[in-house]
Amino acid sequence: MAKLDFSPIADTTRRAEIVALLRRAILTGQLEPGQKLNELRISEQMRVSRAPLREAMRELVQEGILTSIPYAGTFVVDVAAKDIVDAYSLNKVLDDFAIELAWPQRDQRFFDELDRRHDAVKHATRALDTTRQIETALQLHGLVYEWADNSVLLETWQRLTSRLQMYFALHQRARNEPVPAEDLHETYVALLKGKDMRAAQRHAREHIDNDFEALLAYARSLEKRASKGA
Amino acid sequence: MAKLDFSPIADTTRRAEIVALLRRAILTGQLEPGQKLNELRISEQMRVSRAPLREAMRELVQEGILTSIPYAGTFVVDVAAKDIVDAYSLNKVLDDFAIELAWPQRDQRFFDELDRRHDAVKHATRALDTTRQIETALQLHGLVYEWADNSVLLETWQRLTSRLQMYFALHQRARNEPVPAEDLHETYVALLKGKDMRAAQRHAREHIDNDFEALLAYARSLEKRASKGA
DNA sequence: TCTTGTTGGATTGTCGACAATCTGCTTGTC
DNA sequence: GACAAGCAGATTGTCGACAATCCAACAAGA
Repeated sequence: MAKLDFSPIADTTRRAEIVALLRRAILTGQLEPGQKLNELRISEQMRVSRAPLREAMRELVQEGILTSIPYAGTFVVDVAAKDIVDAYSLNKVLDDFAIELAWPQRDQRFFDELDRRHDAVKHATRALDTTRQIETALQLHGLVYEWADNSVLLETWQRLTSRLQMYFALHQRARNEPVPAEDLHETYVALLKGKDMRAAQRHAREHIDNDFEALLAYARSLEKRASKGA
Repeated sequence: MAKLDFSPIADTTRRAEIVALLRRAILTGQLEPGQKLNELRISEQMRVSRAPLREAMRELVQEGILTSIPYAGTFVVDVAAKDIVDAYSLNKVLDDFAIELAWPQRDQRFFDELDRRHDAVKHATRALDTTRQIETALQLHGLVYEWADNSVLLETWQRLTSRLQMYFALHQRARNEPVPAEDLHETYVALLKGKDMRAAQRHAREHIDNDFEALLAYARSLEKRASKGA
C-alpha cells in the first residue's frame, strides 16, 4: 500500500469559516480596535444567519480579540500600552521555557522546517507584503513552541500570538513605511541550529525587546490620541 | 459622600448563567471527561432554547474544558496524563514569574487578602468540603497573579486554573478519601509574607511538585482503564 | 462471511421571526 | 433654559422550526 498521509478535510461548518474570516479581518487591522461589530450588517454581508455568526463571535471573545457587553454589542478589543507591555513580558518568559523544552527535541525535521519558515519570511519581505511578513515571522517563532511538546504551552502561545499579530499589524499600518529589507531573523535561526541553548534564549529575549520598543512607542501615541479625543 | 464600592450587577443573559452552570458541573466532576453533551436534553432540563446553550458551549470550548467535533457533538475534554504534566510544568514557570512580579507590589491589602483566602481554605478543610477546598486553594494561589498586575498573565492563569481544578476534583472523587486535616499552605503563606523571594519561589515549585505526584498517579490509572476499555 | 449499499432515527447546524433591552430624541413641565 | 418622562428606532438576546449530517442497523451481493 502506498504510504500517504491524509490531512483532515476542511472545516465544513459556516461557523468555522466565519471565525476564520473575522479573525483575519481583526488581525490584519481591517477591523479597528474599539470598533463595534453589527451582527445584522455582517450576517447580511456574509449571506449567513445571525446564529452561526454569534457563535463565531463568542469564540473570538474567549480568544481575547473581541469583547462583549450584554445588550450593548461586541467590539474589537482596545489596545492599551499596558497590554502590549504585559503580552511582551509574558512572551519572554514563555519563549525561554519553549526553547528549553524544544532544545533536546531538535531533529532534522526541525531544522528543515526552520529553514522553510525562514524562507517564507524572506519571501514576504521581498514582496513587501507586510501583513504576510508579520504572519510568517510569528510562525517562525512558533516553531519552538510546536517542538516543545507541551500542548498547554502551545495553546497559550497561540492565544498570545493573536494579540501580537494584531499589535504588529496596527503598528505597521500606522507607520505605513516600507518593511525593513534586511533580515532580522538570521541570527535567531543560526542560534537555534547551534549548540548553545543559553545564547539562543538570550538572543530571543533581546530580539523581543527590540520589537517591543518600537511597538510601545506606537502604543503610547495611541493612548495620547485617545485621551485627546476624550 | 460615603465611600462605597458597588460591584457589577448580576449577569442578565441566559447565556452567562448557562456558562456558569455548565462550568461548575464540569469542574466539580458532575460531568465526566469524555461525556457527550446532548443539546436538546440539556436545553430542556434548563428550560432554555438551544441558541444560548450553544453559544455558552462555544465559550467553554474556547476555554479549553469542552471539545467540539462538527456534526458529532460537544464533549467534556478527556484528561490524559500528558495534559497534567504539561499543565503543571507550565504552571511552575508562571508561578515563578507571578511571584516575581507581585513581590514588590505586596502591601497591607495583599497580606490581609492572603490571610482571608487562607482562612477560607482552612474553613473548607474543617468542613470536609473537598470541592470547596480545591476552589479556595486555587484562589489562594491565584492571589499572586492578581497582584502581578499583568492582565495577560492573569488570564493565562485563569485558563490553566480551570483544568487544574477539574483534575483535582476528579482525583478527589476517584480516591474518595477524607481530605488531609493538616494545612499544607502554612509555609506558602508565611514565605509570601517574608523577605526572601527566591525562597518563596522555590517553595511554590516544590509544593506544586507534591500535588503533581499524586495527580499524575491518578492520571496514569485513568489511562490504564481507558486502554483496557478499548 | 465479509464487504458494500441503503435506510431510518437521532443529533447537530442554520434559519427567520419575535421579545427584551438600550439609546437618543422629543415632549411636557417647572 | 433645565430636567425628567416617555416614546421610537435600532440592536441584541432568545425561540421554535427546518435542513444537513452522522451513525447504527439492516439488506444485498460476491
